[in-house]
Amino acid sequence: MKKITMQDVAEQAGVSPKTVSRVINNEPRVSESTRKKIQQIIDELDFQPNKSAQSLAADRSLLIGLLYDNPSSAYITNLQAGVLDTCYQFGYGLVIHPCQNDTPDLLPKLRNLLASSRMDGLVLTPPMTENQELLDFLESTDTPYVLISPLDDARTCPIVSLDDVSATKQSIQHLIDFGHRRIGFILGTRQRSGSEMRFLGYKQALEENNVSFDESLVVQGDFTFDSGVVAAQQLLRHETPPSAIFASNDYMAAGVMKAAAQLRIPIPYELSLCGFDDTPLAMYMTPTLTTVRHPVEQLAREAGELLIRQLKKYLQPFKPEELQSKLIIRDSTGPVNK
Amino acid sequence: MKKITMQDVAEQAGVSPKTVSRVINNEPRVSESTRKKIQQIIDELDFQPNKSAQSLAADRSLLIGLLYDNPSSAYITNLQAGVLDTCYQFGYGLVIHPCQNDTPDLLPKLRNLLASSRMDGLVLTPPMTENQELLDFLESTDTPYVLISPLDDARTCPIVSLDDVSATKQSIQHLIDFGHRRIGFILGTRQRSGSEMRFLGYKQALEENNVSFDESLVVQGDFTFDSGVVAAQQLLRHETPPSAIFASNDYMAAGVMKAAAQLRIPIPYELSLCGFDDTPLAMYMTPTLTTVRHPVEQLAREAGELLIRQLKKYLQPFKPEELQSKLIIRDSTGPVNK
DNA sequence: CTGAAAGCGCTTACAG
DNA sequence: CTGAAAGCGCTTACAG
Repeated sequence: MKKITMQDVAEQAGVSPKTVSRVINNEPRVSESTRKKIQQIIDELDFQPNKSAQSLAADRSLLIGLLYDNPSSAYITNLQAGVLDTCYQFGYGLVIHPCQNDTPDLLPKLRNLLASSRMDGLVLTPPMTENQELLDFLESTDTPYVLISPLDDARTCPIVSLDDVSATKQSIQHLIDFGHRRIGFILGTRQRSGSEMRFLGYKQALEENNVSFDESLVVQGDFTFDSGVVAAQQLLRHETPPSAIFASNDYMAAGVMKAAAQLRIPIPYELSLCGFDDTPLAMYMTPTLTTVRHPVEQLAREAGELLIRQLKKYLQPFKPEELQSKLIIRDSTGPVNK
Repeated sequence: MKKITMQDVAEQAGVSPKTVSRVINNEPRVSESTRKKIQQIIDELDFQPNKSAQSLAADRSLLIGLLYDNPSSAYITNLQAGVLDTCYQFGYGLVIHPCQNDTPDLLPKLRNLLASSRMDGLVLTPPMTENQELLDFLESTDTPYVLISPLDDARTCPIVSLDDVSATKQSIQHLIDFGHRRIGFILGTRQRSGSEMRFLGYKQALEENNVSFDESLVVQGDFTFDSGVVAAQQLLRHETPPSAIFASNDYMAAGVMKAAAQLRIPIPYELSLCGFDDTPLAMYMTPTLTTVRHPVEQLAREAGELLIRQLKKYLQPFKPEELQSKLIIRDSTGPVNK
């Protein structure tokens, strides 16, 4: 099975290779009739342009990179699925790069990766989105990038993010509707847009419902299970303990469950609990966890699209999707126990 | 910052590009002195060969593919980490390909991917390892592949797998040591090497301890949470219910926890429970789950190495690692309650 | 052990 | 709207 080249297509179509190239790259200035004819032959022959040759000639790798440093593998696989989807669509390849944001060799390693893979652009996820040194480096090398859920938008680069504020407000409203007035809040790692937005949503929901904000019901966590346990212990030993707890992610919510079990506080009867992220965990815990599901895959798809649009020349117009987080009500929340 | 090419290195070294190429590809027939000199200049200039040019000229993509169809994202990210590790080491790129083994368009999609990415080889995971049509296709296109944990080794291709038999025996022994004699067993999906090996380990452990095998204590599951719930309900309503249950993975073990909670059977006091895989879940459940941790990352690293060794010509000798599964004892197992 | 020549399959920059 | 020529940065196949 001999490989089919652009040359073959050109010969069959009776045109020059350059014209075939124009069709493949969706360039303008080709007559509709020749475009059709060439496209038909491409389809017939099932011709696939050789990526290596394209890359070499055009000095573009046709590769984009995805950087992440995240303990949640469910989040990562969703992210990958979304970006991959866009990559397939536009004929790009994906280079995944798990890394650790806080190690000194992040930059050298990335420099290396960039030098060898020559990625045309990068998708960055928190906390790399806040790594100024990294961003400066990318800008110094003219590597386009897009940020997913960055803390602020000081950089003039494309950004995609989710509205955690209103998603959290929905959760808190759900609790308030059940009669809860003392609602504990476990913060995630500060300086992460998710943490800040979730906290804001909490405060706004309280305010809109004329529930007074009590600072002693807010405890710092760091998105880990263990921090959830500790935070919950603190909240549940409060002299006037909350009747409900909102944990800023599912792992911390799982920690709350553990702490509640240790203190023999049954969920949801004596304590309602909300998580965030809808990790697989949420379904598998007993009781199942009320949480918020994020459209991570679509978010990643959009991030990929935003990036690739910067890289390609001739493209169709863009149709952004509606990204909506969703409150998933399960067994861990219920009416307040007066 | 102008890009450094092989030509630059050759000029500085006073040799031909071909000789530089020899050094880069670790080819024999280069004098030690010139090799050293060239290597030094490569390091000084921080020269990285252009992958696209290498691929185009040598007609190899320097890419390997990883195919998986697995609900456990923790497993997937471990897999990726391992294969990536090998890829970095040998200068290969990784193309990840999540797919669904049971859809009819798996093959067309793969054919497409193979045509466009031109991967030099593939790493396959269950259940694709049993997809004869897929394997036949790969062989017909002369695409080298390696299988991770296949059911049988009928194909003459490299294989890596783990010893689930003895890992399971350890778990069951652990239960027996606690005094359990009636031990329920929840099977995973049949025709998966993991399921079969775990069941074998169970039977062997019973036999070695002179515990009689009771078929009514073996229930079919399919590795999902829900199947775990159903299986546990069946086991726990047995007229002489087991005092311990071994679930063939953590998800099903989580299902057992749910069923036990519904029936108000406290774990581990009235029921001991063992899972398998050590997913994050195991740590986050209440009580925490006794389970078996697999060295998935090393396994994947080795699979990658086995594959790349088929592809490259000039390599150092191989040093296989010791792959050992480990019983992790947590809170879900305890002495039998007489 | 080393090198000169040709070529991989595309795209660029230009010309018409 | 279309094409001829040159070149991207390597490796192959050969020669010495």
